Amino acid sequence: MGEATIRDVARHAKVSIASVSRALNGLGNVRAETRERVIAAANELGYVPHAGARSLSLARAHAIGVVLPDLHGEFFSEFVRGLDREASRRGYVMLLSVMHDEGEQAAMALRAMRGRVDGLVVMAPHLSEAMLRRALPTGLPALIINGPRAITDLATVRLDNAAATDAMVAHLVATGRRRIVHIAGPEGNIDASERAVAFRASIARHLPGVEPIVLPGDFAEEGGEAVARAIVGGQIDCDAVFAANDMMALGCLNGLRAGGITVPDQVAVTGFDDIPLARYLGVTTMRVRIAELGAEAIGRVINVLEGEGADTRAELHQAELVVRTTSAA
Amino acid sequence: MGEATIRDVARHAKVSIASVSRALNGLGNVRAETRERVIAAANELGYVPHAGARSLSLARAHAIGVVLPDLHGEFFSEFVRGLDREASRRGYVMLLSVMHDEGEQAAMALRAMRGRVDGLVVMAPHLSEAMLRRALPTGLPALIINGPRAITDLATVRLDNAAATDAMVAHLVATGRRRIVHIAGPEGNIDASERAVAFRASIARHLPGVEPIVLPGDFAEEGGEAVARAIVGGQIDCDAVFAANDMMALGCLNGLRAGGITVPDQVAVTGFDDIPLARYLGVTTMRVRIAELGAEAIGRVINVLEGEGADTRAELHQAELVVRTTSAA
DNA sequence: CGGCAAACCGTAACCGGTTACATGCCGTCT
DNA sequence: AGACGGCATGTAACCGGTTACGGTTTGCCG
Repeated sequence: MGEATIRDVARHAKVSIASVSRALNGLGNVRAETRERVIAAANELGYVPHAGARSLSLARAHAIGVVLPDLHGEFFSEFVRGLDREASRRGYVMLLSVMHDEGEQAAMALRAMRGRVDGLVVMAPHLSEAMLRRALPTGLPALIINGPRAITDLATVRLDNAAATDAMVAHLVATGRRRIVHIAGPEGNIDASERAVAFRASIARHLPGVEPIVLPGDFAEEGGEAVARAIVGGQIDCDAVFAANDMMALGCLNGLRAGGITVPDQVAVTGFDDIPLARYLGVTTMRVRIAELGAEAIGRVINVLEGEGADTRAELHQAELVVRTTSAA
Repeated sequence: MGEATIRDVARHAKVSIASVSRALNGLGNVRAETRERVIAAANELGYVPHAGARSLSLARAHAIGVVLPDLHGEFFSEFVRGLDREASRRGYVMLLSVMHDEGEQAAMALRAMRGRVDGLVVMAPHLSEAMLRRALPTGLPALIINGPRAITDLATVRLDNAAATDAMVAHLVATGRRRIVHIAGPEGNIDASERAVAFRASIARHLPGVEPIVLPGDFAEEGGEAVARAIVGGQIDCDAVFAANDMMALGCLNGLRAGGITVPDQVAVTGFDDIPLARYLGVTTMRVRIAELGAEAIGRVINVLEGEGADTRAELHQAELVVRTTSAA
């Protein structure tokens, strides 16, 4: 039952294992007739080379490890789709691991990949730099997505949160909004904090003299609802809410409408990410081309493996403003 | 740079590689002092065993291969989450591959896994039995999700489409609907065809004498919209639409409302899957506990690996009716 | 103190491939 | 005819672990 090995094929074709290897890998120095005998034998036995053994002797696994945080929904699936597409296009296989919680488990996940993969793509919006460094196996090319800013010696892709945030604020200001509230994401999340910082800067730029208002949030519906309640209750006076992600924007939108506030007439509501729900409910948001981001990330790691030399580029991925009904002029 | 090996640790601790292996793997016969020296050396060198080499000598990779069709959205991400959760809980790692198109590429994907994984989970709602058999490596335990019915010699999990469809039809009939239209999924998709067949049977059972109406669809929004146009245009007369998945139900819902038809008063709309959008928009649907399904699938494969003996059980996964506003009485 | 068993540890074979090097065979040139 | 070059092929070392087996040490007993 235990799958044919190269020795079985060699015996079957009456040649040495070296010739089998040469014949099947297309090395030149094999007589045509021998090659055919080998291939025939391999087919007959249904021989498939043992990838593990192969990677051991070649020191190449042709696999990329991918470590992701506990993402949800379309965001996750689009990203994985992009990764897989590029990986399989280039003949690699993908080892996927989700960090369910933080810290030690992330290190475990990365350690489990040593000797299985040739490179890593790590998305770690909530890991500190020290943690990341400790967990990353040395010697494997790695690319960090949305990781700590301080990393400049590794390949990185980061969302251009500053530009995206600025585009959104500019849009809101251009459509006449003046009292804009930002709902931030959870503490410790890099995207969330970058967006909050950028928000303050954008307000200062576009509405000089206006004091920016940033409220705490959690990236979940409930965070948006809480803000909506405060607006409905009159504790907050504003004409636009810019949530740090779409889920909070949706929660807020629901809460406002339930409280009798018209959107976008009285208050505009915008989000970030462009999840399908946002499109569905007409929420203005920043679109992140997530599949592309994944494909490119894994592509860069493979480039390094295939001899392009080290990659320490820090790329900024641009998001795109998508104006919908929740912010019509 | 090339990562410390067991020989480096041995040299460092001044013992043989055998002792290193024994010490690190917790085999009994190692003096406490030796063990400590080894562990200290390993820590100092940052030694992590090479999983590839390990799997070669143990004939165990501690990895499970997962091959999925081109799923989208929450369905995909929930499923993968379930798989990953169970895999990592039991100390396995997950090799993920998406079959972008059909046929030969599926075989490739599966072949690429030989020698890397100990077992397989394959979801193949559109592969024929012959194709599947040809592609599956012999000798690896495999579990098929929503595969061809004819397979009885392998472990399988299948959605109980018949029961689910019947539950939905029963619900619609119980709430007074009599002229129910079914929008089917793409041809060749097993779930789609099972649902269509079950729909006819359920209509025959619950509304004897009524001719069931089944329209072609594509599992995408557009398919639902097309049906909505036909209803708005008067070509189809019905008081309920039961789409074979949620995306089509949503498309239909939008189309109907845009066309001035009230839901659920004039026409009820229901779907299948319970994607988050469905919850959001209040669409009645059949909930599939997809993460659980994934976790269980991979769990069963691991059970076989850990010595439970062959598994040829055919399990039927039950879906659950979730009544929301698009089918209120 | 001698003898013996048990505990500990090292040597080497093995997992399934790749590949450097050695070997053997052929034809060609002088 | 003999030397030599080139090509096809086989032998064996190696990748980095695990583990059977045998040798050495240790401890305990009489």
